[in-house]
Amino acid sequence: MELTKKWMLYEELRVLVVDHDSTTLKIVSKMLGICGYEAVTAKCAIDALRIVKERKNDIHLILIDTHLPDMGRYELLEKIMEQTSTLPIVAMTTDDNEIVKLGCLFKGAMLCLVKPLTMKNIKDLWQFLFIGGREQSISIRTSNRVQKESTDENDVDKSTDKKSQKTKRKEHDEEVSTRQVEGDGSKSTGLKKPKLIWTQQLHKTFLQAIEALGIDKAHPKEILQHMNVPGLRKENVSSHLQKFRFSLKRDPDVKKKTFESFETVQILNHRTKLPINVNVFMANPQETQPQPCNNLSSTSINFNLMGSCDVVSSESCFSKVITSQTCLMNSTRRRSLEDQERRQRFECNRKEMTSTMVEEQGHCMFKVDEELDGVLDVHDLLF
DNA sequence: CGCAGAATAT
DNA sequence: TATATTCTGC
Repeated sequence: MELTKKWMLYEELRVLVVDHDSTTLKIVSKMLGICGYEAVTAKCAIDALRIVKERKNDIHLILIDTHLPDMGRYELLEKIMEQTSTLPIVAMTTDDNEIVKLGCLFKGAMLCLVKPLTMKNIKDLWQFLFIGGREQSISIRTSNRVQKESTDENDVDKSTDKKSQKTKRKEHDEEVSTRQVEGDGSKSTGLKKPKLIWTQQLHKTFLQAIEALGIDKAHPKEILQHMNVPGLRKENVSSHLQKFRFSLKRDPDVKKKTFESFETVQILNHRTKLPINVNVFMANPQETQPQPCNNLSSTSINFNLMGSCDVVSSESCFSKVITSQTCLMNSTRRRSLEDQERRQRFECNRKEMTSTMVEEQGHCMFKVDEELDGVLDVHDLLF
């Protein structure tokens, strides 16, 4: 009965869609319309904020893209949360990256959807409205923010000015009082922390942190700082570090696989005649799925030997690096003949080392049969 | 007190 | 087994 009532209340749903890309806006609006929702659109974060401010009681759900030109990744999310903590927010992101999704969740989004959105996604959106109106879910959201608070000290977030510090503190007070008012006694006071899953992506970030800090200097606090993952707590890192160290002890080869092959190689670009330094390191051999990684520059490319893939943002000239044989085979199998023909080969000085580069949609893939060493002689690289 | 790391619990 | 939590000593 309750449910029906709620649903009736929201029979005319108004959704604010924020995305810089007008095509996305158009498509999403249309889909919303088909589902019987009303769409309000904003092309940038500033507009979105204004609309939220003016019509916050008139809008029932906000759908925002994580990449807006006029604000940082989580900035709009944070600002909206400051204005209204009851309006449900659903984030949209282009890359299927767990860390980004987690980030959105910790910044207050109820869900992070991967674009392009499907009708199924849209159709189900009303549920968030309903969930958003419930106290329980509000407390879940605030509890997330408590976690964020505790780990954010090291956050290199640009929005850590004094003003937002103040706001954060205020929010924190509100949370405390909310909990007291709730007075749900023993059970709800213990905000259950969800068990953290160390995904390959997260583990890779962890390894990179250790690599950067040096294995002896890698202590939980520094690792956490270096990883810079929203919501990740020191205890998580400590626990994982302990396990990791045990595994090194049990099997010293892990260390070899993980670190020892790290080295810098130079790739020569024939067109520009300029060498490019490439950092080569081993990663978890089990990694076979492409893993997003968007902090690579054109002059320092992380190469994973033996297993994983790096997907570099499209702004970077190099988009994707795949080095594991399995990986390449997997992706090759899916590739059409035409694509096969677009393959370009290059060889390095070392005879035993032949690498293959595959281009697709601005992505480059590499397969490396042996460990890299020396100077690679690249003929037709596009960077 | 805060921290790292070991030990133990879930 | 993987991760969390508690314990211990610095």
